[in-house]
Amino acid sequence: MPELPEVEIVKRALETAALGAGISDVRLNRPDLRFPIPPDLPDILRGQVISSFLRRGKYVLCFVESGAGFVLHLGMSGVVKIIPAGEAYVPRKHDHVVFMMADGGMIVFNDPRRFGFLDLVGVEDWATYKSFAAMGPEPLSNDFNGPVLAAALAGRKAPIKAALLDQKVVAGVGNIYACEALYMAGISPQRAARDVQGADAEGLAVAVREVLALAIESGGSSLKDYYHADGSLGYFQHHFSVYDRAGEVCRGHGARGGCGKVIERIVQSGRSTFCCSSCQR
DNA sequence: CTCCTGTCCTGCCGGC
DNA sequence: TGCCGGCAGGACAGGA
Repeated sequence: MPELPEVEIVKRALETAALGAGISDVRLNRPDLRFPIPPDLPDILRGQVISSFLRRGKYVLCFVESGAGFVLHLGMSGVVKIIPAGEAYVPRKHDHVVFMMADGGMIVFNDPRRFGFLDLVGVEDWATYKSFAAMGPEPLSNDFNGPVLAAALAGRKAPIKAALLDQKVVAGVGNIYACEALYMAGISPQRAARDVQGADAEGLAVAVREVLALAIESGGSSLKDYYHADGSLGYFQHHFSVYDRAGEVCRGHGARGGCGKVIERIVQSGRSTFCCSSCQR
């Protein structure tokens, strides 16, 4: 369930560990992920030096000095493990792609559920790649604010929760942070998206930014099988206000105290939504 | 266009 | 104890 914050943490860890590093080889142990990995990916990256990393929505991009590069999506169970030079590599089940670095280190992509994928994309044309062509604004950039969000929601009859999950509305928000942001903003997940306008849209935009920024600050978060891209084991059990807290007490957020009622779980378009029907209207 | 549902995949967990 | 069904969910295809 890596969403924007987790992907940002992975990107930062990769930057620290591998920016300027040489790729000596790429092993495709299992190329049939969500989409097949291009068979010529190892040939294109072999011998190249990594010149930049980028995050867009829930995707990490990596470019090399030739101008080639690749995009990585972690799906819902994808993990990047960085193994420093000199440290032993203990292969794990689902280590689908292994980057052999020139200094002897390794970068491993492990993804049990194989919802993730890697694809080739160049530094000059990544923005027109199919995943990004219609992608909405980066929530933590200046391109995202109340009026921008309001415009994206205008005319949409679908519930606001569903709209937030639409990557064309805003990039990088998944099920967890959609629930959290709506709670923080005090907006019911069941309201029609088109009715979230003006001050409501402003408040929701602020909440989206805040919930994502807080999660990045605390090192990314996820419920299960996520471990830090720097190789350290363990996952970051974030302190969620509503997500996965069905039946527990509403304890509020920040200045807004909890109402003492019980957090509910409802299902919207086949996905769990967690909310407080008293605090969210 | 928007909306909604089904699909992919594996590991985990609850129930019997 | 072991099996089995249900669930988790991001992105996308396809139908309404």
